[in-house]
Amino acid sequence: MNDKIRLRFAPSPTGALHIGGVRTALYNYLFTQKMGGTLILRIEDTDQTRYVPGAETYILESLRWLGMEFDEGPGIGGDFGPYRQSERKSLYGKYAQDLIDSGNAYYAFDTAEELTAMREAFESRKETFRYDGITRQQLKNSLTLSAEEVKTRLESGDPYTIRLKVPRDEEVLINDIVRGEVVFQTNELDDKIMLKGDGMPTYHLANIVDDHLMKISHVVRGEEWLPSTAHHILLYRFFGWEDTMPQFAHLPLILRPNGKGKLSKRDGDKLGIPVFPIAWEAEKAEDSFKGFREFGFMPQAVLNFLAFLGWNPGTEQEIFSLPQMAEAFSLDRISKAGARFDFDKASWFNQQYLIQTENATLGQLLKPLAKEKNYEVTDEYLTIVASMMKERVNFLPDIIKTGYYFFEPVREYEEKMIRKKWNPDRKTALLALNEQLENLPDYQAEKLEAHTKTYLEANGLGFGDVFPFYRIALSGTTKGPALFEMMEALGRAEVKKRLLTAFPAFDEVFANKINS
RNA sequence: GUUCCUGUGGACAAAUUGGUUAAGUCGUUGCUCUUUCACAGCAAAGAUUGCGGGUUCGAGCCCCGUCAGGAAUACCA
Repeated sequence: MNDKIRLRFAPSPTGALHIGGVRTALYNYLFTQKMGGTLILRIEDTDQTRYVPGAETYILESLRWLGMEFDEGPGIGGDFGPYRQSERKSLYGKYAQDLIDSGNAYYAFDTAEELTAMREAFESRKETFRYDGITRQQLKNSLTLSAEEVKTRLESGDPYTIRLKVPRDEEVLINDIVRGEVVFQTNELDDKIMLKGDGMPTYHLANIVDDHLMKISHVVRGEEWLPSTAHHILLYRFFGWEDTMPQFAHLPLILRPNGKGKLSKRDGDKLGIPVFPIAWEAEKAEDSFKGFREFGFMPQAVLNFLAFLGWNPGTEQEIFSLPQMAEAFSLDRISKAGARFDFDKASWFNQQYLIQTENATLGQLLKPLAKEKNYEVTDEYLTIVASMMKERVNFLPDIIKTGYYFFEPVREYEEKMIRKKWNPDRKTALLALNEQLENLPDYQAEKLEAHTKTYLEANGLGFGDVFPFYRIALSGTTKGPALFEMMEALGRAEVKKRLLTAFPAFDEVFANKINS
């Protein structure tokens, strides 16, 4: 155990956890596993206006489904709690005050309305308003107002924020593990709010204070945070925490499957693909959606797929168990460029996992799905069906969907082949063959095949004269598992029943063909 | 607009850190196997490494410029 390595995943409970967030969690997880460090879950709920009930539960359930375990966090415990920022509210004021006392922050009394008006005015001149080292000299804050006025305003309970006093004419160097050196000029930085009017800290303050207090060693987060990292470094400097400042690694974005821009919920709706780990139940139906889980993805496959969106091990191995992945993982092999979300590749990963999984295990996973359909079958039967179907589908539920004929009568016969090849005269031979097969002592695939072969030879028939019709009669389609294995699975009684219902239907198709 | 980030076949990407003919995977197409489909195996097509200069015996990699895309620019995270 390496107690120097402490990482945190810090989602905000403002809605469902996006797949990009899942990947961030995964990289944090993999790195701590690799290093033998500690993984912390911290809930960043400092904005009560955006708080969404159920979001935290959703995050927890997603992470649990995916199999990523945390060492510290809400509901888990740890020596650095509480792990919800709303429960740490009383902590942050002191640090904001420290910033004021050291001259690195100031009180600002400008109202939100005034600032919006200011922004609009700048906008109309095609300029962008920024609360910074220049504009703050014209605004209502403790730098421009007299000491007495500030005092009376504070004492009378005037609403205020505390803003970071970004110094002029300096450079801030970020040494990012994935980006290398990135330099920002402080003159380009705005005076970010540290403490909001409601007394809550902003992300920037809370994040730095908590990362320091929780002894975080590495911050692995999305690229969207890179621009504000300069502010964060300034904060570490002002607090005198530079020695223990964490190392940063900013992850590339996950891009939408086609077109430009980052992957969004809309892409999921439009393309009918999952963009979230698990389903989200909203009050309004149109706000609800399915996740990878409901699509039938296996959690390990999702993780494997996600891991390769922006990282690769440098070897040709692509299928990794979670421990193997952790072993192979390293932050400096994370790529800089955004990675496009490719559903085909995700499906491929899932199929690989499906094929790799034991049939009996798949049988167990199929059980609830079969129950949903009221299929009364044994575990053994589900295992057999799984063994026959798993190479032919991408997702577990498809075994039941496309292989429905293992559980209920054929719904529809594929007419094309019947029209092309069916001949009512063929019936006699087919039924005769089936009768012989039915009377075989062992109704078992190899025996069935061997007997069929001799029968066909004796009667001058080929496999092609028999195969498609049996197949369609049993499953409705010419695609699917090996015929004799299907027969064995269904059993002699069911096979006979299906032939007897199918052949008259074939005749009908044939009659229509003649008439038209 | 400004700041920052990023550009290698359709997608993900590798390239021993400046060294010869730019890996591999997904996808596409074909073949083999299986008288089906899928899996598997084999093969093919697909790239002037965004573009233009420069340095060098030699550039995907270093330098300059340029273009494109993205992110940030909230009392959101």
